Amino acid sequence: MLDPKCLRGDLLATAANLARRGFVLDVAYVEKIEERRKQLQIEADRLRAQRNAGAKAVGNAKSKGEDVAPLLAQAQEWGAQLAQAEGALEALQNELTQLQMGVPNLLHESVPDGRDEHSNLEVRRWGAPRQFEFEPKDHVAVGEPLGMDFESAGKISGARFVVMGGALARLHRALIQFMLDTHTRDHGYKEMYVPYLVTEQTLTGTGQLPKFKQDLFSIEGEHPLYLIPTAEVPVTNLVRDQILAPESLPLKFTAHTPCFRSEAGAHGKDTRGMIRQHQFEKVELVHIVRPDSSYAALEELTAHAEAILKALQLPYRVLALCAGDVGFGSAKTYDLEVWLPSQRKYREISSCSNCESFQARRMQARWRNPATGKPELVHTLNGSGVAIGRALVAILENYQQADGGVSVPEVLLPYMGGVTRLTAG
RNA sequence: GGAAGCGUGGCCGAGCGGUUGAAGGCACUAGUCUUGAAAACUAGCAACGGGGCGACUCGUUCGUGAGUUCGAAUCUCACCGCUUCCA
Repeated sequence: MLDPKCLRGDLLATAANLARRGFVLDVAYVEKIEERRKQLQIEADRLRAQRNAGAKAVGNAKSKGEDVAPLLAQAQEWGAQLAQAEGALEALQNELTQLQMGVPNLLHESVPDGRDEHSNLEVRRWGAPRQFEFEPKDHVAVGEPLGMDFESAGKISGARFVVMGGALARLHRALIQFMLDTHTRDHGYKEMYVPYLVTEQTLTGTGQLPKFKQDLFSIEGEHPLYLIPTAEVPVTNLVRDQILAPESLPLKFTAHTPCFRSEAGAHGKDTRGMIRQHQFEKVELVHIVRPDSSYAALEELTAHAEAILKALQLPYRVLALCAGDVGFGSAKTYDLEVWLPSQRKYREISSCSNCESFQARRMQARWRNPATGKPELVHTLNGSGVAIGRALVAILENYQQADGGVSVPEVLLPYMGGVTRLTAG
């Protein structure tokens, strides 16, 4: 959610920034509704002050033993007027809130122009794609003989799920362990275990609701709950409705969770294999920081995700997303893309975003600024550190051997119980 | 599954229909004292929204929502959370 002041004072500047994303802000409509809001609010406040004064007068008269009947009649009348004004204000406020909840974050000035992913800016590359002396297979062809089973998954749950067995399942788990250990041991993160089912309010705090309901799985019940699409949601909401002490910042959390996405609107995209699943694992990184250090934190967080790919010896590149490709709640995003030999392309494996105060405002997550003594909104950042399923895909493809086996990356060996190589059978 | 109790400011905790935004304490900030610090004493100290260039001013907020009332932290109902007891 934007600062409401952005929808008042410099409305044109706000609209111009949003236009870079391709978001059209109806300036005339906002001006009209804001003008009316102001009128109604002033009127309601005036009537309420009048009502309060009337009620107080009744109390005074009563304590003196005077006749209160005429005062009561007047107070009743004022109360009725107030109720009407409040009703009108509330209706308008709801309309305004609905509008505000649908407006994306303002972009940071360093975000490159562009309408879609074709305009993303490559910032750097690491590692050289391996030269194969044979035609590299894709991760499905490599994985299926090793225990990657889409047929069973289809029987149990339908499309976009996977079953894995044996050493392959272990490798998948090893990735989780390795990433959590690296981030907690080397990068100063606190490991968190969090719920996978969350409330509507929680998802509203991080910006998935109300606008992106179609991307979420929900469960029926007395109170509806949603399956998390990313650990960003429960972890970031840890600081909701909090006023944090300045010395407690920055907070750096990491969590491993499964993620659930309906992938509505992705029909026909990445239908083969594990690239795009309804359920996948991810190790997430979240920073809660002072506003003046959030861009330094974005670089730091991105470097932490990169460290995982470096340790796994997976070639990757870093992109600064262009204006049209930056997500709803983010002011600036770096994507990490890992090399997939079968596609001869880099594919997204991590997305690191600075949401500035966008989520903090929805969550009322604040810190007490010692300079002012006042509570101020924190900045929140999140990034995958990294996606487990896609890391597994990248390993199968990049570490495959001519005989169909896959060697285990060195840093994962401590987690593999003596398995150094995955082989069929 | 049944019964009782509790949710108040950054934290603890009083208040249980009328000038209470809310006693007291802790924490915090400033001052006095001190070479300095601590202690003691004195003072200040909630958040959010609106209006005004501004001094300032109006309003909202005592788990959440609805209701009763001229007026609700205080009464009623529902919901959420926590605690205790019984099966």
